[in-house]
Amino acid sequence: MPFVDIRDLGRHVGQGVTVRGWVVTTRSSGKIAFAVIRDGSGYLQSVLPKNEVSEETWTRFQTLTQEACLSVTGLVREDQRAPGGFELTASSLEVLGPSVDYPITPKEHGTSFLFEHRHLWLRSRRQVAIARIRHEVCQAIHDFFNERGFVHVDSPILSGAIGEEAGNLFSTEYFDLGKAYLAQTGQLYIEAAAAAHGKVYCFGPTFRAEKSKTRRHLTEFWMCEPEVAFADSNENMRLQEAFLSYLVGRALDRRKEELKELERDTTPLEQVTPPFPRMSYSDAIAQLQAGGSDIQWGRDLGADDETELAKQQQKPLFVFNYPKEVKAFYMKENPDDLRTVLNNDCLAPEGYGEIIGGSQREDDHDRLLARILGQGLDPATYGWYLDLRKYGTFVHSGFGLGLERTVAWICGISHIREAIAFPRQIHRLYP
RNA sequence: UGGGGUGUAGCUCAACUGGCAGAGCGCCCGGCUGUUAACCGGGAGGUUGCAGGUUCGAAUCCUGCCGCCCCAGCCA
Repeated sequence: MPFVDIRDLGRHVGQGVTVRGWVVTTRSSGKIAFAVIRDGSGYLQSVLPKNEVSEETWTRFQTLTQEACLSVTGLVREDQRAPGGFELTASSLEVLGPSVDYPITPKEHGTSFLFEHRHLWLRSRRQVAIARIRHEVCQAIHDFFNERGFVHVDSPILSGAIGEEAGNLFSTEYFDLGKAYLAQTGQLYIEAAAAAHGKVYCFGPTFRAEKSKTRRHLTEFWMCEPEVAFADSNENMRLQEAFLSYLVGRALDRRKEELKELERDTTPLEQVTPPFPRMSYSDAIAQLQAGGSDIQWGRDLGADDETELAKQQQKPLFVFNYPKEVKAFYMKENPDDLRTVLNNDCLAPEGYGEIIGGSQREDDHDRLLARILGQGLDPATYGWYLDLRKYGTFVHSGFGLGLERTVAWICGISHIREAIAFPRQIHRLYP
């Protein structure tokens, strides 16, 4: 009998086939038994009538347990009563890998227990759906930039220099050269690549040793960072809204089944089209103050403030030109208001908050050096970065998109730890 | 690092004012020919997070420690 993927069973109605997969659940009565099987391509109900099979096969079917790996041979039938419309009437089966006392039962479990069994939890319907949507978003990221002439450049994960601020860095010994740090961002490197290719992006894991314990933080997360030569802050925001709209559109277009499995209300996602609303930081402060907040100009926006601003919007919201003091040294000063920099955050709706941070970069050597010194950083470490401003400096902008935050938002899940296969958090390194 | 919560069977949770430690799921045995987290009957399964204290008696009250969850800060 030919081996067939469950997703292709519709083409084999009336034929004998063999399906290999894992047992999801079993049900049986005295003379008929059912097993739901998954093989990664889909889910299949397999039926075994006692009087149509050998005693041995019947006995073996009765002893199937959750997540046992098996191969079932039988006849493909169309049947309204089967989930998916097709089922397999089994004539024989073989247990390829038994499964005894599978920990994750069909009833509810706590998050602690589930993450302790993350390696098994990945098999459940909901987790499969999330992983497929993440996969779609990753593919869409590459497609979006490729279609627009960007070059994908990988930034280093180990670095002697540092990205933004020390203190949040994971470090390791690096031979005779002292400490190396795990990348917090690929941005500085990708700025160098932008001078080579014009439009570039990197997409990879980044690491922050922040002792954060919120639904929006991981110590290891994936970030996509484009960098565009000759783009100013406004063009940067236009790229961001086109990019996010594309990613959301792809998920809506190609992952309907998965979004349905997650019971995601897609109405808010369908509204994610350019242009997105824009609000300056100063206007945001004024609006928050008018709403009763005691926030002062100069302070960074807190989670509550962001939620307050974003909930008035259907679409993602840009907040731009933050105070220089609360932002990184590489952001370009706003020539119209030297208290601020030419940056923006992009806040996702529905309470998901910041998923993008971007800015126009400081392209003047002396101003950049002053900012580095002003923040108490060691200019020697940034020698190569300063070189970019000495040899053909250019207006350029870029941003960083947090993949897990984006996936969590699209999926409508409450915590980003489910948006990555093996989340790394302050208290979790297993599995 | 702060604030709040929680810890009882493999899992999810009950247990009144301090008075015999229980249910559902999962597992084992039996029944049922169309089940959809199947159903029905029976059974096994406990150092109540750890250490100490109060009490005739502690899952319950007190002290300390540990784990986890949520929120905040930091950020993507």
